[in-house]
Amino acid sequence: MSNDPIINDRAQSLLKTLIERYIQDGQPVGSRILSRESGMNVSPATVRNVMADLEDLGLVKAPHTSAGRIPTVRGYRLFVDNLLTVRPLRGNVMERFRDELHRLDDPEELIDRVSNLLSSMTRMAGLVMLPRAGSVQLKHIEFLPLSGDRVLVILVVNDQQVQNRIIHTDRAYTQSELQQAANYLNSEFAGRELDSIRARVLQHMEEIRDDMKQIMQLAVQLADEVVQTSQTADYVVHGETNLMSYAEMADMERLRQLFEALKTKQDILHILDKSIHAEGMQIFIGEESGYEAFGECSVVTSPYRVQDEVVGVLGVIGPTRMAYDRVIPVVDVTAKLLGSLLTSE
Amino acid sequence: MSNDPIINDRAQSLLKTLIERYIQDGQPVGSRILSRESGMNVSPATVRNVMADLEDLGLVKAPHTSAGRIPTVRGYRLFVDNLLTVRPLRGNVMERFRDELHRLDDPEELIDRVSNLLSSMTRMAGLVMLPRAGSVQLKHIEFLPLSGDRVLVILVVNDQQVQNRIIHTDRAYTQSELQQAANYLNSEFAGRELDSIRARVLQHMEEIRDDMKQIMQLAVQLADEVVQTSQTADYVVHGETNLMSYAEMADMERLRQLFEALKTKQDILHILDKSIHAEGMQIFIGEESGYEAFGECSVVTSPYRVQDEVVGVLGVIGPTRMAYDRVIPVVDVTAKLLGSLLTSE
DNA sequence: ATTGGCACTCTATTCTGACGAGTGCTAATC
DNA sequence: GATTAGCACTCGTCAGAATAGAGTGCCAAT
Repeated sequence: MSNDPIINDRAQSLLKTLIERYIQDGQPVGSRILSRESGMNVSPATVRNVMADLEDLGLVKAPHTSAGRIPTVRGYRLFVDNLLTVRPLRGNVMERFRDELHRLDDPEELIDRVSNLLSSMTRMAGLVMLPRAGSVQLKHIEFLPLSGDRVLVILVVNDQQVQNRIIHTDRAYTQSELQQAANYLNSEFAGRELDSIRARVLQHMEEIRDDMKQIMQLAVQLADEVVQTSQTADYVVHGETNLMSYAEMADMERLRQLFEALKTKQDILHILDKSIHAEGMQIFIGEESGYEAFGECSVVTSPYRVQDEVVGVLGVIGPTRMAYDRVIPVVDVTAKLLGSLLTSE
Repeated sequence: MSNDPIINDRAQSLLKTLIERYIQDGQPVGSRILSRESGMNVSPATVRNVMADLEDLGLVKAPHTSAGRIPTVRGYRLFVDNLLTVRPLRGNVMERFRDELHRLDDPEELIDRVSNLLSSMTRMAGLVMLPRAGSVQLKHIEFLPLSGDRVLVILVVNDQQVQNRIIHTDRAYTQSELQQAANYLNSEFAGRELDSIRARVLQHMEEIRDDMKQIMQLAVQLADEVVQTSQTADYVVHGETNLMSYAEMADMERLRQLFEALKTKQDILHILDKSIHAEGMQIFIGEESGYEAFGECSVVTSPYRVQDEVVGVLGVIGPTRMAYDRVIPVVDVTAKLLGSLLTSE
């Protein structure tokens, strides 16, 4: 996909120090500083020549005639792909969190904490997609008559998730009628996939007692919904407000769009979704994500695995000018941590 | 509580037009404009004299020597308490929403929509506290054995709320053991309050079969938790991002604190809580709420009732300089709407 | 008690010039 | 041929000065 421009070692090295420097203090970097900082005996004039080349290649740009250079999106791209040296985390940092998070019973709570962890370690916003269930197996079903023609259906799936919904029937069913229907479904189908149950019930509809038909149909319909919902991706965000502290986010309209997106979830999910099928970490820099609203933002993601199978994605969102060398290992290690915590349950 | 300063009709009228004008366009209001706008034949010089009085009383202030006046918190207070003429909504506006929201089965969904409604009608952030249940009645209980020593407990309370939790037992219980326990609880206690069940089970503990004792204890413990959670207040916000469009919110640090508070919920809940026991609408202007972070914000709330009993609060939060005459009726009518929708279910 | 008039204050805007940072280009150098 | 020094030039920023406009406070007249 990328036609990496071919640039020599010196240019690469200069680009690297330029971006590192820019990430550090957010100011355009001039030739003098670069010549001094780079540690490779070159005069500012030479640096200027190199910079002109890099600018032609679209890797850096000058905000105005007599300012230093700042990286472009393409520059960042080249940087993270080829030039970056990540700083590994100190080994025991994650161990501490592992111990702390280990005791949690509730997976939702775990997700929540991990999102918090991401946000606090990076001082940006942490995103954790809920793990999707590979299959939806019926554990148990229960019908409870409510007042009038309403019936509460409780579905236990995958050993611990409980789903429930109210359905409206044509007539009021008695407790024992509903009990029969539930017994039938439980004895026939417990432990099987909702999808296959659906097919089977519909297929053998004629064998079902007339007065139960409607309740069965509604149950199937509910099962559909449950499969639907459990396949609908969702995520948890924390630390959005961290983003407000960055100077890059000063534009209110932009900021608003970003927060809107984080709340609406749709666009962000789309980005996370791109990452779920990727093997490893993904980094979306600036408009690469394809959304105008995230112009000044980058997203760093990593899929996480339960028993070697990818079940979700997590990551952070922050300003394009972020310390990639620190953020990348954090996201990486956190994904492994979450995976292992979910597996051990 | 308030020692309303005594000011004559003319001063009141001038204060009223001043605040109306300031709310309209956010600029300090000068004597000339006021003299023209007020419609009461007075010269700018007279107005200036009155303004000086009002300033002494702490009702208005001048941002600097030669600017017009803007209202202080006390000024707003006097305004909303005594001077405000609300604009009633056009009658059919709410009827439309009532029809639209009427079909919703799920009370959570309803709350969500109402919060959205508040936010979109006022272009500020809408808050709806979840209705608290007056009592928690057991409808049905169910135990499901999971792998190992874990048991899934499902509690249906108040006719349609389903709560569930995993408990850890000393040993693995069989399906039929659990069934017996559930049968016992259901036949004895369905329809009764969790609180009284708790007491009764503990009281008659010796009558319970030995091998069931632990499961009963855990069930009681869970019931405690459920009562606990159902008493823990919570709310739904929508349209937070609307707040970003106001010039008053330009200060990032303030904005950040505000968003933090909306997400953390604690402080906002505290404010809403003050309002739940009040008879009617409450308005917190600026620092009146007692929180520094909401300095430039006002909160307008109204309790809502189900069958004449207050079960929750809703409202909006926005800049102090808001169109109270429009916001107040919206909040008022929405509270009535939500109440009637919840009652009719 | 109200009003007109006037001096005064403060803000916002515009313009200016000086300064510094940094570039691009060219000619000299290695 | 690559590198470098030198120099003219551009642009942004800052401080200061000038100006206009809005609005006040106060005093004297009504």
